[in-house]
Amino acid sequence: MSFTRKLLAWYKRNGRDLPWRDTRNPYAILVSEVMLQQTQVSRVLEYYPRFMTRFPTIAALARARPKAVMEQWEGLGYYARARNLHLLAKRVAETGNQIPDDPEELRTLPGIGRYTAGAVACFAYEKPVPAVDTNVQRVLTRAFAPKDVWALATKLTPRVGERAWRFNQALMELGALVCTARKPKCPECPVRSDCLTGRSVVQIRSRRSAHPR
DNA sequence: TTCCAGGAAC
DNA sequence: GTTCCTGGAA
Repeated sequence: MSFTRKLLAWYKRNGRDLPWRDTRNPYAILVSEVMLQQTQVSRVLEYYPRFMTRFPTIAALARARPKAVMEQWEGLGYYARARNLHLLAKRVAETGNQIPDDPEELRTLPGIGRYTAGAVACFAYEKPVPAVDTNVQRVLTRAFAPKDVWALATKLTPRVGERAWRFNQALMELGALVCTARKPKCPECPVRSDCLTGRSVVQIRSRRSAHPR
């Protein structure tokens, strides 16, 4: 079985039910992706529903006062994200409230970098484009040690949008739940047999001393 | 108590 | 390459 098939089979059983995985609303996806930048899922779950209730549409966000937006963001950190999101909403509101579906266009918007552009294009519009965040970067680097992670991700991304959506979600989920930064759970990894790191005989556990204390 | 994880802007 | 923030791991 291929890497992708194993990954998708694993995701089907182990993927978490998250509010932004139930929707293709571009605004909802956008808000979740910006919140998820540098921020754990558990943390975002405390803010995302409230934010969406307070600002249900991009037009509502565009109309809001900066103070009201910052209040909703209070405690999430990296406040430039909130300022950029608000700015983005105002800019999009001027052009008919349409969030672009093209990664190149998305990247011209404030606070949208390479990753978030790919994520919105794929998760909202089911475009077959890669979305390499730190999780995906780590998974692909450990598995295949590529020279260029984005190039590899482009090759691996399924051509059918709906499948690309699941592939990208699954790669990130694997990075979040199994191929973690500190202690990867290789024994429970669905793609261990395809992975350079997972296949290596000696598993590097820790670089700490063998005799703490 | 320190250290680390995590995208975009500069 | 550094800065921006916070929670949680070590």
